[in-house]
Amino acid sequence: MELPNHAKQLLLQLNQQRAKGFLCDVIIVVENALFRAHKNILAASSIYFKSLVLHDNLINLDTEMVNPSVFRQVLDFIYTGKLLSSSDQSSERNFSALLTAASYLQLHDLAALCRKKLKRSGGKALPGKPSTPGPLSRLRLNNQRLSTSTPAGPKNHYPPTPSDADQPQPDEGLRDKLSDDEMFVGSSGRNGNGGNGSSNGNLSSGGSAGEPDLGLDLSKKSPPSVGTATDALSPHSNSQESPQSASVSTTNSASLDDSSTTLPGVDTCGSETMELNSSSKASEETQNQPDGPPPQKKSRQGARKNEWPKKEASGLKSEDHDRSLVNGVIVGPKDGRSSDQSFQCKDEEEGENGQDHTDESGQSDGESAGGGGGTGGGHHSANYVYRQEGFEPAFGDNLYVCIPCGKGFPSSEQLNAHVETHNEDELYIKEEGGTFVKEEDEEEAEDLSAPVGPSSFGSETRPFKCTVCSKSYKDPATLRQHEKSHWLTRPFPCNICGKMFTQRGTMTRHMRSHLGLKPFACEECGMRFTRQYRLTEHMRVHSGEKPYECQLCGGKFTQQRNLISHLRMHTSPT
DNA sequence: CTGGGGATGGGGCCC
DNA sequence: TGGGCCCCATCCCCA
Repeated sequence: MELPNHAKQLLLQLNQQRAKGFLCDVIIVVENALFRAHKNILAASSIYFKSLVLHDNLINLDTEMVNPSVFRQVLDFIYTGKLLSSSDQSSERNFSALLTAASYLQLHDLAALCRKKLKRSGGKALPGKPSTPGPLSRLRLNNQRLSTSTPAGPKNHYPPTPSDADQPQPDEGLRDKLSDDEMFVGSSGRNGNGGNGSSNGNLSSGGSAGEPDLGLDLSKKSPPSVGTATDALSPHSNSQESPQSASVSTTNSASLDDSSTTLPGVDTCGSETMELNSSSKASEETQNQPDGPPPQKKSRQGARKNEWPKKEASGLKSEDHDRSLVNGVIVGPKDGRSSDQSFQCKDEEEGENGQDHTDESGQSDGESAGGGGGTGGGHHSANYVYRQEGFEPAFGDNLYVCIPCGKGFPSSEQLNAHVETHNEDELYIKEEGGTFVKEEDEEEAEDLSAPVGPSSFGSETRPFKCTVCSKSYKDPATLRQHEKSHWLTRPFPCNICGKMFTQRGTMTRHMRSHLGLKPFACEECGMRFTRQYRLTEHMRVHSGEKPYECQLCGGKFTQQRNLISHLRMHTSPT
C-alpha cells in the first residue's frame, strides 16, 4: 500500500516551512543575502551540503560560484525538484550560472538538468569551461573554496552591475522583493571610496539603498588596512577569476529582481519549469561515495570562526538552536542562564501577532524604558509569546506557545496568564542568581586585578544612584542604561539568530560575528577581529609586550583577563 | 592525563 | 552610538 502523493506532499510541506522559516536550522549566506533552510534537506541533496551542515549552522558560500539569484533557484530546486527559470532572463546565461552553482554545490541532478537544457538550447555548456570536473576534483575545489569560515563581508567578488546601482531599492520595495527566507544584509557604504581594490565592488551599492531588513550597517568601521589584510587573508580573493565566476556574475544583476515572493513550486507566468522526474539514482550513488566530503579545513583560528553554532551566542546550546528558528521566532533555550531571553524575528513584528512586539522594538530607541514604566505584564509577555501562523497541524489548536516551557495555549489571554507566572519567578531568579551575583564576581575580579585596573567607583562625582543596586553614575543617561539591566526586557533582537540583547550596540556587534564582518585587521599576520580592542590585545602577541604583572609571583601576561585567571589560581583553595 | 598559560570569541556594561 | 574594558567560556599547546 502506498500513498501516491506522499513524497510530494511532504516536500510541499517542507517547502512551505522553509518559506516561513519554520524549523529552519541553517542559514546560508550568499553574498549579501541570507537563506534559511533545513539541514536535513540540504544534506540529502548534496554531499557537499552534507559536509557543511554537519558542523555549521551558518554557511557562507563562495560568491564566485553562486550568487543570490542563482542560489534561490537552487534552493527552490532542492525543495521542489523543479527548475523555475524566468524566461525573460537570458536563460542560457542563467542555466550556465546554475550549472556552475550546481557543480560547485554538487547537486548533480541539477547540473545534469542544466547541461541538458544548455545542450538543447544549442549553447555550449559553459564558455571556456571544460566539462564539469568529476566529483572528486570538485570536492577538492570545494575544499579550497570552502568558505564557511571566510568572512562574508570583505571578500566580495561581485562588482555590482550598473543595473544594481540604478535600481531604486528603498527598504520597503526591497523587502517586498525578498522572499521570506531571504534577508538582505547589505552593508551600505562600506569603504565607499572604492579604495578597496578594483574588483571589490563591495556588498551593496545596491545596498546603499538597502540596509534592508537588518536595518543595520554592520560594516561601518573602515579598518586601517582592510585592503591588504583582506588580500592576505583570502587565498582566493585575488585569484581564480574563473570563467565560471564570470558567467555567474553576469546574472548578478537579477539577483534581487525576480519574483521572490513567488512560492517555489508554484508556476508563474512566463517561467518555465523543468522537473526532476524521479529521485535519481546517480545522486544517491554519488552521495554514498566512500571518499566522503573533504574534512573542513580548520586551522586553529579557522576552527573558531564558526563557533557560533556551537556556542550559540553563548546562550544557546546546539540542541537549543535546533529548536530555535521557528517560524522566524527563536524559541528560548531552556537553561536558566538565558531563560530570560526571548526571541522574535522582525518578520513577525508586524503581522497579526497581536502581541507587543512592535511596541518594544518600536520604542526601543528612545524609551524602551517606557514599556517598563507601565505595568510590565503585557510587555513581558511579548518576550514569550508568538503565534504559529499557518502551522496549526504541528500545534493543534494551541497556537500560542510559551517559549520557555513550551506549553501551548488556545488563546493569547490564557497564554498571558500563564506567562505571568514565569515572569515573577524568573525575575527573582535573574536578580538573585544572575545580575547581582555576577556583579559581585566582577568586584572580586577587580580586586584581584587591582594592580592593573583603576576602575574604582568613587561616589563623590556620581550623584546618580541606582535604586535597585545602589550603584552610582556620573550622568542620568548612564544610570538609565544601567537600570535597564535590572529588567527582563531585551529589546534588541538579532535578526539572524533571534537572540535578544539589552543594548543595541551589543546586538550590532553580535551581528558582525554572524556575518563574519571583521573590520579590524592585524597588519602583522592578517588576522581579523570584530572589535578594535581585540586587535589591540592581539597586537601584543606580536610585540611581546606583557603589561600585566602578577603581584604574587611576578608572572607577566599580555592580557589582563589572563592575569585575572592566573590570580584565581593563586587564590583558589586547590 | 592534567594543569597552567596563551589566545580568542562573545556578552554585559560603563563612558 | 561606538569604544573600551570587564567578565566567562573555550580551545590549543606544552610541560
